[in-house]
Amino acid sequence: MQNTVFKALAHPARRQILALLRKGPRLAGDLATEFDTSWPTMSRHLAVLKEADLVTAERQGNQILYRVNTSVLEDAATALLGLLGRDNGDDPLKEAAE
Amino acid sequence: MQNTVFKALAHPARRQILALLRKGPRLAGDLATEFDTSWPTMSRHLAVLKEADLVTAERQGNQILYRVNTSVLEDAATALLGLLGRDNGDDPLKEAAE
DNA sequence: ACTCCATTTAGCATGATTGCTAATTAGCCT
DNA sequence: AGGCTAATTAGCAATCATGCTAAATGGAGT
Repeated sequence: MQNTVFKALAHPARRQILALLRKGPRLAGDLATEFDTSWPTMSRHLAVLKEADLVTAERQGNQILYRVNTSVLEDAATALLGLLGRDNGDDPLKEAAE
Repeated sequence: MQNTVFKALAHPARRQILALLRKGPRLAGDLATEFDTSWPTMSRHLAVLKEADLVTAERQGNQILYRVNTSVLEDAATALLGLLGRDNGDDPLKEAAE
């Protein structure tokens, strides 16, 4: 859903997580150490991002590897561009199949 | 501030307002009738958008004309694209001078 | 000044979000 | 099984967001 995506993007920590993930997949714990919030807090941010399908999680034995889901991020960017009147051939804010 | 922008975009009604405004400036009251929220609620959404500098308001005698501030919306879209690794020569999430 | 219209601000109730600590689950290893 | 590490879920307090109704403001016209 478009809305969960924008809501997920509304928190600076979550945008920062995506910025880190942009450079490559990362383990959850690895991310946690980069921010000075508590681990559970990081875990929740990741859950929100996952819920919005902005990231995917993959178990690697003991730990969990997160990576960006670029296509969803792309859709969000496209929606914003649509709001600009820049024509991309699509109705702005239209729900895309998921 | 980048953050206010994304927070403003987090509400569907506000994105919808921008979608309407994309097609041209509109009077506040005109917008209010398009949505079935109360007028004060619409007014608040507009205030949030204005606070984020996503729209500008201009008095026209009795009424108030709103229009999109495309450059801010553009910056937001660019920030998202930056998160994608699409290189646009800028650091993602960097604060732009305002 | 008074009235009317357009819009905003105040104030309040409700619900969502954030972020913490403590407790739990999941997998690996001996 | 027991113990270790990694990560999540539960539960709670505090803050923020939403949306309403009622009251206030701003401008125009009489």
